[in-house]
Amino acid sequence: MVKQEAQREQTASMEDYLEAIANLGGGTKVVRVKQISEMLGVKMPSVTSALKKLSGQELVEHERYGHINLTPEGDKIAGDVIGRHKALTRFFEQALGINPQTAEEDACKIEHVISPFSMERLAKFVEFIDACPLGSANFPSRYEYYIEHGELPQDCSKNSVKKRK
Amino acid sequence: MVKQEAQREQTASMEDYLEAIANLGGGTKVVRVKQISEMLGVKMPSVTSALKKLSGQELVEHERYGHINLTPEGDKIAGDVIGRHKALTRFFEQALGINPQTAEEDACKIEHVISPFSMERLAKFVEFIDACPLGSANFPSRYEYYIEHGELPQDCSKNSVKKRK
DNA sequence: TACAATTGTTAGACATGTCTAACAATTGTG
DNA sequence: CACAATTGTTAGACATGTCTAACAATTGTA
Repeated sequence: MVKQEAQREQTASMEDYLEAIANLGGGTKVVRVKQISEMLGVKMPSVTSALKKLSGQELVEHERYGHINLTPEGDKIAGDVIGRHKALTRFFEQALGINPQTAEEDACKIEHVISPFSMERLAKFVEFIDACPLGSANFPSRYEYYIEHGELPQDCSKNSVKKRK
Repeated sequence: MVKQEAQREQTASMEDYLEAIANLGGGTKVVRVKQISEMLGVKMPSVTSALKKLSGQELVEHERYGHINLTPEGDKIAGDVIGRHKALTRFFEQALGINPQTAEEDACKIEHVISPFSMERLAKFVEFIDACPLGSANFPSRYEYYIEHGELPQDCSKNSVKKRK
């Protein structure tokens, strides 16, 4: 709850703009103010104003009425945000069994505030349950049972396995 | 990334103030502007201003130079935030093995943006790995190994267990 | 109890990011 | 190619929440 930690380079809003531009521009497609505005659910003047700000920071190239492009540095930040976004979505969907839409929405918010350290662990967690068959066999299926029925499956009872010290 | 979802009742800031007041007031202790300001890392005028706003919404009782108390409704919201905070902290510490300080910091941020649905699942997840010895035996220890060594433990190899279909 | 130290408030500036209204440029079409 | 439709920009209002500076109340203490 304490507000004291070093702040991110970019605000959540600016990260959203960079992310949107990267997503829309994938595969050399031309990016337009209108698209960004629709994707982010803001009006066009907000986009113009954000582009002005990001241009000032050399993260975006933008000419009046003209092209919109990420600079290499802007692209780097966008890639980073997108990476966090994907990992979080995966976590919510695959590990927690959250529906895709909610997973998306939560990823959109959390991607702007989670620490790099937790982010990395979370990504590793998803990799792990993906990669480890024992983990897979034991964890998600029983977890689903628990979610579904509100109680532990039979083979989770205290006596069915020797406890770790 | 799309900004369209229904917004929370309270902003992240106002939730922080309610949470701080509840935490400081635990056990009938008198809450002071200065304490809140220190706890949240803001200056006192910010607190005064927040209290004014929260009083207007009947979430806080506050008399000039006098007592500060949550109303029942304010207390309900604070309790809710604190619940999210605790569950998130537990998740980061116990499930992901994040250090307590980082876990705290991340919980502080995420508590304001996570959906109720994901929140509930996350809490259940922690309950589950706490409660299920099989889960405990299989998941966290192998996960720790994976984090530590960067590769799967022996008994996670594809052939050491029959795959789920 | 008087005064110094501390705590709290008010006023108003500022930063961020949104919006609407009005206008300008570009584009598409007859 | 002219004009209508669309897209984009500018200007300026507004909301939120922070801050500093100045002042006011409360508290502690000599």
